[in-house]
Amino acid sequence: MQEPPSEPSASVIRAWGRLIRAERTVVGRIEAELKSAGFPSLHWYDVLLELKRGPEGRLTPREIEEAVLFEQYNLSRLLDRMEKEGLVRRIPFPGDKRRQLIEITEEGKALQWRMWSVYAAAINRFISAKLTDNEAGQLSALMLKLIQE
Amino acid sequence: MQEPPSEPSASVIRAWGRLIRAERTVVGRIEAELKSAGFPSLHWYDVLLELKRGPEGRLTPREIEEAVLFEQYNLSRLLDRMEKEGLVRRIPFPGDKRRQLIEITEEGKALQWRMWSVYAAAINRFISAKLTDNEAGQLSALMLKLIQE
DNA sequence: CTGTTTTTAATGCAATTGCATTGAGATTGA
DNA sequence: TCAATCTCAATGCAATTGCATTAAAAACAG
Repeated sequence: MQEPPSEPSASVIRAWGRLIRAERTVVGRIEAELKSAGFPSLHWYDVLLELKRGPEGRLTPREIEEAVLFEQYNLSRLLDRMEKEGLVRRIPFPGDKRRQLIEITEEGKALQWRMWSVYAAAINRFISAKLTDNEAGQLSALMLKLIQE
Repeated sequence: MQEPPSEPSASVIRAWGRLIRAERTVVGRIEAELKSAGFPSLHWYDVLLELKRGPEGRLTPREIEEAVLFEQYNLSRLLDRMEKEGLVRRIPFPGDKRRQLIEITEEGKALQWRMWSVYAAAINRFISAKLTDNEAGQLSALMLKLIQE
């Protein structure tokens, strides 16, 4: 038996539409800043940052995947490209030959750092300037609810 | 002269991170529902919906672009694919041979309708279930601020 | 143990997206 | 008027993403 799905409320539909639009808009603006400064995309940054935070600058691909929500095959190839640029290196995972550890290089750390100065300025311009700290807190709380489960 | 960019506040950084993550999560969940029901992606839906809302089911590519925030060249090719599937048709724009009108077909309207039943159920499940109507209102207001300018 | 299932990462190939440019047609301004 | 500029949409080609599968190794079950 299948209940007829009730329509989502107008306020939920409006909120969802704006969430999509706001995300696209802000990501677009930030990506444009990064690109015009000659940097790679946010995806690269995300991986670099996660690695830098990880113990000794190392994480397994699975852990990165989970942290940044990329598909396994996309991450695999992104790591290829990053490795080719000397930003990360693959090293064996002790005790499990299926796995591997991805380690950020000094060059990778340096890039993350340089990107952050541009990224931070963009966040200031496109987010901090638009929301009070209190509103940012509200937003965090709402997003957390959406992610739940 | 260049001011040293001050760090974004911790609450803003947290909010931004969660916004990205929430958007990816929810879009991912919704796309999975659509796909498993045999439907095309949200991008197709977005275009169909905009067209259906437009006067006589017609909009120029520019208008669609503006509404859904796609790149010009991506929309151009998406419309190729949709036209090939018989969901839209291109018709001349009266009085300006550069432009064109994209018109949704009956088949396009039917698809939008069928997709909506799945989409609506997904919104209920992944958004309405997580936010009260009041929270949805807050979210709308916050997103509006982000989009501004 | 040994065969089966699960986990992890890579890859061939198709589809989509990004970038740069083009071509056609309007619009502008001297 | 007409050359220069701008707007609109398409397209060749490169890069990225998605899908399905594979290979290798580990975990598991009898």
